[in-house]
Amino acid sequence: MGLLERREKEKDSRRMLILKSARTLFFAKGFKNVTVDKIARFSELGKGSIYLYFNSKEEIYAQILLHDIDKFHRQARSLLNKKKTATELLFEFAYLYVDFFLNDPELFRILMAFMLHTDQMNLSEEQYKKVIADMRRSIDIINNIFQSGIDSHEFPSGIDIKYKQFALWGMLNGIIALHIFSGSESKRKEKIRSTVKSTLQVYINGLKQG
Amino acid sequence: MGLLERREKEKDSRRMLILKSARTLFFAKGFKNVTVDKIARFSELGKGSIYLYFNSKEEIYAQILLHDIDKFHRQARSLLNKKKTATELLFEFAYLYVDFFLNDPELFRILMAFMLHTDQMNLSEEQYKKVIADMRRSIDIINNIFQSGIDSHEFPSGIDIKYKQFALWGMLNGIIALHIFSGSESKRKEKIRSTVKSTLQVYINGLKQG
DNA sequence: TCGATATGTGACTAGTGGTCAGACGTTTTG
DNA sequence: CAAAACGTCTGACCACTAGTCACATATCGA
Repeated sequence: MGLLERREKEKDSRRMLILKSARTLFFAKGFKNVTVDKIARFSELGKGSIYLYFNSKEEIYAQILLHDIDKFHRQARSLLNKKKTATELLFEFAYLYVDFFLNDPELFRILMAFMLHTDQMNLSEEQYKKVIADMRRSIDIINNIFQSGIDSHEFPSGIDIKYKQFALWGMLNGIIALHIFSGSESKRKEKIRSTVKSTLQVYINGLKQG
Repeated sequence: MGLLERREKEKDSRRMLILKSARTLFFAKGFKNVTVDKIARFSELGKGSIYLYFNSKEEIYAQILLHDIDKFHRQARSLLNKKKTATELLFEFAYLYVDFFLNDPELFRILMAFMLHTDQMNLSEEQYKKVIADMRRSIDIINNIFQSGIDSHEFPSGIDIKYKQFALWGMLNGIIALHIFSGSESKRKEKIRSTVKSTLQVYINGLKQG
């Protein structure tokens, strides 16, 4: 059935077109200041058509997050191939993460909106679970790094990896939020790197102590 | 002029009444699901009256945050009077902070909404600065604790307090967000305490190492 | 060619934040 | 005491927007 297949592909490319338009608009003006009608016009579609591909404005927002988490995950995975110490890998992961999610603050806003407002965002249970699963998958990379550090006796074997990975992830999110809050746009990237470096260094020193 | 004074007081008590109503509703249903009209009805006022005391729905939201930050600050200040080591004080501050802002997740949502959406929240410059200043004031308590730790040689003198206090605050926020995201309502409080304990312990160990 | 199916549309509905002309009550003034 | 001035309150009203749906158009199989 080549036809159905082509249809699927076309449908998918429409979806991607809408997502791309929405992304541009959201990142330029923020969620509240973008109307579904604007997304439609920008995609050269009627408003009704948007709702053929998505069930709500919020769903579009969430889908952007899903798409980007996937992109991040691929980049983060590739870190593991590098021949580096676990400490170095943790730093690289941390830098990658903060750069990725701070690169455009709106992306981080979506992540936070999702984390904090899950119950109020009209998403299907399915979609909700998918975001969680995808996010977990990326956080698990921290887990892998920790484990390799233990295997190589870089970290003491007693540490409770499961907790530590989430704590570290939380730390990174907190630092990003902090810099969006207080940092001026221009110097943000350098400043956050130095905060991450200093914080992570202290944390890892503490970890190594056991 | 006893009359003007009484008027001022009455006006202020109306403001507080509205804030209290709004708080109840926001905390029960979340920002998006509460209408200004509902706040008005709950306060036994007409909708127009709300706008005599506040300029926008968002301003009400922000004022709740301001009110609670103040409450937190008073509690946190009183910690400093205790005769404890800096390490102990850091733990107490951290517990107080996460308990306070997680006690009702909506409060943390307001904080985050404010941190992340400042540009999109129609607040006056004045109000915005007030929130920053008030928040800073509370974070400075961490600074005081660090300083006392250095003075008592509990921490090495070389550490860069300014950075560390913000990093620590960011960490706490990240951990709260993490638990709102993934924790089930019931066990949240115990779980977050143990995460905070473990994370902070590691961090402080690292700090002490210099 | 014709019917069926998939895709697209924008006028319309329902609901919301915010405004404002006028009502009402209280104080001041002549 | 009358009435003007002031402060407070109000809900009908406006502007805007997420989401719907009856209808239009395009594509395809028979």
